[in-house]
Parts: sequence; structure tokens; C-alpha cells
Amino acid sequence: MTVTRRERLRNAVLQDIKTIALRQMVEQGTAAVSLRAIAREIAMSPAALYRYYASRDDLITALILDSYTNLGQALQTSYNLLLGEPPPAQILGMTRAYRNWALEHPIEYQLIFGNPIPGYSAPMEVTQPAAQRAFIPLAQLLLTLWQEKSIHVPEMYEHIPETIQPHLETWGSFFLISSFTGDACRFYPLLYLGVILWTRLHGLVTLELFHQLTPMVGDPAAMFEHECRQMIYQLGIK
Amino acid sequence: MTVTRRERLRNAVLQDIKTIALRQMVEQGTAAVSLRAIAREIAMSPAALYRYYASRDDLITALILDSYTNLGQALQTSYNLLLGEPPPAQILGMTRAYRNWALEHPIEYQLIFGNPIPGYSAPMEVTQPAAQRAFIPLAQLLLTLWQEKSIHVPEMYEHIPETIQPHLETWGSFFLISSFTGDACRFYPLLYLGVILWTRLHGLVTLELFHQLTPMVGDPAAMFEHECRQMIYQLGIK
DNA sequence: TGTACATCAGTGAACGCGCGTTCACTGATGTAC
DNA sequence: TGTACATCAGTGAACGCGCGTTCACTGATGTAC
Repeated sequence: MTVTRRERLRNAVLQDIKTIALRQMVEQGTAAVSLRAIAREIAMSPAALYRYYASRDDLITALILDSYTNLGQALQTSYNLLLGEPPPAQILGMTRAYRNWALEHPIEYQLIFGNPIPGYSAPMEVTQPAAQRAFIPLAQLLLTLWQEKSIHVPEMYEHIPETIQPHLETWGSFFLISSFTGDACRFYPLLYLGVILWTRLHGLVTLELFHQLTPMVGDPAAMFEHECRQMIYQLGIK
Repeated sequence: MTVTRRERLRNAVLQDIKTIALRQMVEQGTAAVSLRAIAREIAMSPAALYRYYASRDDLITALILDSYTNLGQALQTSYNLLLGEPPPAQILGMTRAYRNWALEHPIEYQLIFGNPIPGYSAPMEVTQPAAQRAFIPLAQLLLTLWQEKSIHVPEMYEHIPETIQPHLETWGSFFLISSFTGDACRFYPLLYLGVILWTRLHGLVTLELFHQLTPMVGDPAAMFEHECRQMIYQLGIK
């Protein structure tokens, strides 16, 4: 499949627009994205941008999708590097990867997990699968560690609340497809545990990112590390 | 101290402006607040608002301060109602109060904990003490439970990372003033534990509020409850 | 109690700015014969 | 290889809108004597 010069240029501009949009968001916040400001910086007329994105909302959606795949790739890369390490190092490495990505890409993180942008509403049928894909490496890690019996699900999480079980089954089957062998009903507590751990990570990272933690503890990085070790301890990893 | 009719009216209008601003934020997001829109709704000229707030930023700051005291009051009320209950019920009650407040006041929650508003930067010397005050009831609860020996600090949290200890001392002395009796150095691990628990709460609540949890588990309320019980269990509360 | 004056709430017009989007157009790049 | 035509990138002007803030002003509310 040949890529004409025109297509190459087109892709470069598509990318440029997104890069500049992100940069402007870094400076002004996610809500401040503006086609005209982007056009000014890229030295194009505002109208020209409509050759690339059908509307402002379309551009935002593209940025959100990029952010998800970007996060997913960061996690995947980290996962690959950690193969062969002892289980605790693998878990710790992955949590660090999550935190580092957030700190290095605060705007992408806000796009995904922060306040909605005024006047914009994300098309769920597009963003949700993207979200799901981003978390595959985390699920993968838990799954393989568990199958090697390096992890065990703490007692308390063995019983999933009744109202949650059915949702886990529909949603979680996505992660099952590729690599799970064995009794499916034992898989769901593990998945649930994964979500729980994610909420803890997320709390730490979000509060650090928005500078809520620094005035209290001064060194959020140390706190993060400490709390991750506590999680690993709770998982009974050896 | 007499309150003239003029002052009464003035206070009413000050309050009206804030109420309308919040309502518009609910509809359009925190970043969409606009003096002109408020003026339109209140049936005043835009210029008139400058008799009440020196600028748009001033208004936002007022809203943030209100949000903090509002959260603090909700927690305090809940704390008072829980006095006399057994310790686990007290903890559970307070975590619920935090979650309920967030769900019932999503915009105030976003103002405090969410993305910064483009073009606005909060004056820390004003907002931070307000933040501190809001969390007094939570600190109070942990403190009294611990002094009654209904709570113990899990082993893992007895040692605070070295870089964090000094910050806890300056920041945490605020909570000490009123009611702590006994060895101060044993107080800091408890405070640190409080911050940790808060990050967990916050992760759960934030993800629920931004609808990240529903597609996964369906029933975030059940998950919250479940995780809070797990926290209580970890605290060894009897 | 009435009068004179100061204070304050609120107005309306204006300044200068930015926004998303549409439309008829020009001129360059590609394609079919 | 050259020509005719279709496709596409990009322009510039315009539409209608909203924004925060300033300024000189009117008229009502309070205050001192």
C-alpha cells in the first residue's frame, strides 16, 4: 500500500495540530483548547483546520483516543521491560509506570480522568474501548502472576458483592479472551482486586498531580512508593 | 452590631451571585463560569457585579472557599451524629459522608479537587487553610478512636518515610493543638495513616464521580462500601 | 422632624478581544488517456 | 510524454456570538445636624 506524498503531508499536519493543541492545553488547561489559537500558531487560516477535523469536538476526541493509546503503550513497554524480574519488582514497576506517565503527561491524564470539558461530551462508544485497551497490560500482569501462583487474592476480596459480579462478567470477558486458562469464576475476584488496586493508585496519583499532597507530606513520591509496597505486602507476593 | 437593610440586601445578592454561578457550573462545567451570564440571569447589568466581586477570579476564589467550608460542615455534622456509635460504624459513617458530599456536590468537589480552571490560579495562602479546616473532623475522629485504643496503626505504617516525617510535623501540628494528649511522636504515624486512607477514599470517589467505575463494576456504591469495610478491617477496629 | 450631603447600587454604552463555523474562491497536486 | 480534468489544501472575508472590564452617569438609601 503506497503512501503518496500528499498523504504523508496530510498525516504530518494532522499530527502537528494535535501536538499544538496539547501544548496549548498544557499552558491554559484542557478547557481552553481553541481552533483559532491552533491555526494562528500553525500559521494557517482557521478555516483550513476543517480540512483535518470536522469540528473542535472531533479534535478533542482524537486527543483523548491518543492519550489512551499513549498510556497503554507506556504500560506495555514497562511490562515488557519487567519480564523476568521477581514478582514484587514487576508490580512495583507497573505502578511506577502509571505514576510516571501521569506526571509526565499531566494534560493527557486530565483529558482522560479529569473534569469534562465544557460544551464537549465524549462519544462513549469510541472512548470506552480505548480505555479498556489501555489497561490490558495491568490485567495481563495480574493474570500471569496469579497463574504462576505468585499472587493470591486476599480473603476479603474473594467474595465479590452480588450486584457487581454480573458486570464484571460482561466487562471482564474482554481481558479473558487471550490468555486465561482455568476456572473462570476464580478469575473474577482477581479482576475485581485489580480494579481496587487501580482506585488506590489513582487516588495517590491524582492528589499528587493536583498538588493536594505536597503541603501535607512534602514528598509524594516517597508516599507513593511506601503505599505500593504496602499493596504488594497485602497481596502476599513472594 | 446592627445589620442595616442595605447590608442585608447586599449579603443576599452576594449569596445569589454565588448560587447562580454554581448552578451555571453544574450545567456547563467549572471552566464555563462567566460574569455576563450570571448578570443576565440575575437581571443586572454586567457592570453591577463589580460592586460585589472585584473580578471573575475573586468570585471563583469565594466559591472555592465556600466549597471547603461546606465540605467541612458536612463532615462535622456527620461526626456529631455518629458520636456514641461503635468505632466501625463511626469510620464507615464518615467515609460515607465524604462520598455523599462529593456525589451531591459534584461541582464543588471539582472546584476543590479537579482540574484547575483556565486562566485562574488559586491564591494558596487563602485556600490552603480552608482545606485544612475541612479535614478537621476526619482527623478528630481518628485521634479520639486511637486514644480510646479502638484503632491501631498497622505495623507497616509505624515507620514514616524519612523525607515525610518533617513535613508531617509542621503541617500536622495544626490538628494537634486542641485535643491531643500524650506522646506526640506516636501521633504522626496516625496522621500519616489518615492521609493514606484519604487517598484511597479519594480514588474511589473521584473515579465514581467521573463515571470511570460504572462501566467496569456497575455498582460503585457497593464497591465503595466493600472497600471501606476492608479498610476498617485493616485498622483492626473492634 | 426636615434638610443637606455623602454613600452606595445599579445602568448603559463602549473598548478590544476571542470564539466556531460557513462559503465562494484560488492554485497546487495527482490521475486517466 | 503531454494534455485535460478531478481532487484536494488552503485563503480571506464574513456571520453572529460571547467575553471581562472601564467609565461617566442616575437615583435611591442612609447620616449628621
